[in-house]
Amino acid sequence: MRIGELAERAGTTTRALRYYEQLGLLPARRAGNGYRAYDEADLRLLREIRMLQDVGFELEETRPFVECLRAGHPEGDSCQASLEVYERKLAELDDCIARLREARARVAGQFERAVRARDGLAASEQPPRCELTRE
Amino acid sequence: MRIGELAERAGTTTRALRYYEQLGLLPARRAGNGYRAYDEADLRLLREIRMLQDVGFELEETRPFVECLRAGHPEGDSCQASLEVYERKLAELDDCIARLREARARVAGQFERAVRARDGLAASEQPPRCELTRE
DNA sequence: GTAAACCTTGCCCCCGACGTCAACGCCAGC
DNA sequence: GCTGGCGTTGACGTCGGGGGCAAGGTTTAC
Repeated sequence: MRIGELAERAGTTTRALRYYEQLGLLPARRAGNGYRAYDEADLRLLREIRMLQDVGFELEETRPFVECLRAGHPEGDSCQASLEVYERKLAELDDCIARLREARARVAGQFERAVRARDGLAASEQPPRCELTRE
Repeated sequence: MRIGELAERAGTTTRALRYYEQLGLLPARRAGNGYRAYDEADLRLLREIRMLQDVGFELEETRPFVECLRAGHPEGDSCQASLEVYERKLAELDDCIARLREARARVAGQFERAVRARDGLAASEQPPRCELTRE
């Protein structure tokens, strides 16, 4: 299988595959004419990469999964290193979500305060944000 | 006030201030020697920028707020354009949070499945210790 | 036989918000 | 007058994940 077919079957581009090879993430054998040659195992590796990327993994974070598969394990996450990446990712996601929710609360508070200031100019000037910051 | 003092008082860097000026976001008057000259009003504008950035606004999104203040309004969000940015940002944050939560759920699912597979595999390789009552 | 479709390497480009020099000007203190 | 610490502009680097193009070689289809 050549690069174009692999790219199409995995739903990505040839440019991406060359990039992965450049990172050493998905090296390719070469045919006599210099063309990259892939097999079904490579397709499996590539699908693992794409699946993880879809969930928000960086390419480097997919490396343990790919190496785990390449080592002959049935799943990319059959190895301890992969599980550790899962754990780190979960913590990272939790942290990110928490920060976004806090930002959301702050923006919502500012927004409502601003709307109130616009609507009731003559009313009070103190910002009553006691209940606004709560969900 | 010169650039170093302003940067320090706003908790940012001179490089950032030159960048903001380059964007036309925070233009500076010039002293006779070519040095940038700022006043307290600029500090106010800069603080608005920094505050919004802290909540996740891009620099371009802070522009309506800065212009609102520069137009003489008491707050950066006293103008309709700023309120619209608030609304867009809230929607954007909600969307982002939702996507992250879904990603989190997917990763958690994969993780737990992988852990179960690992434990199950270990159990199948060795006689299962189902008799928890004995130890 | 030749055109289309594929492949190769190599290079620059993008985004955002600056960081990091380099090479120079200006000014205060001693 | 000299040192150190400010300031100036300009240019290039960073990070991730590739996109896009050029100039060539290869294969495939008609």
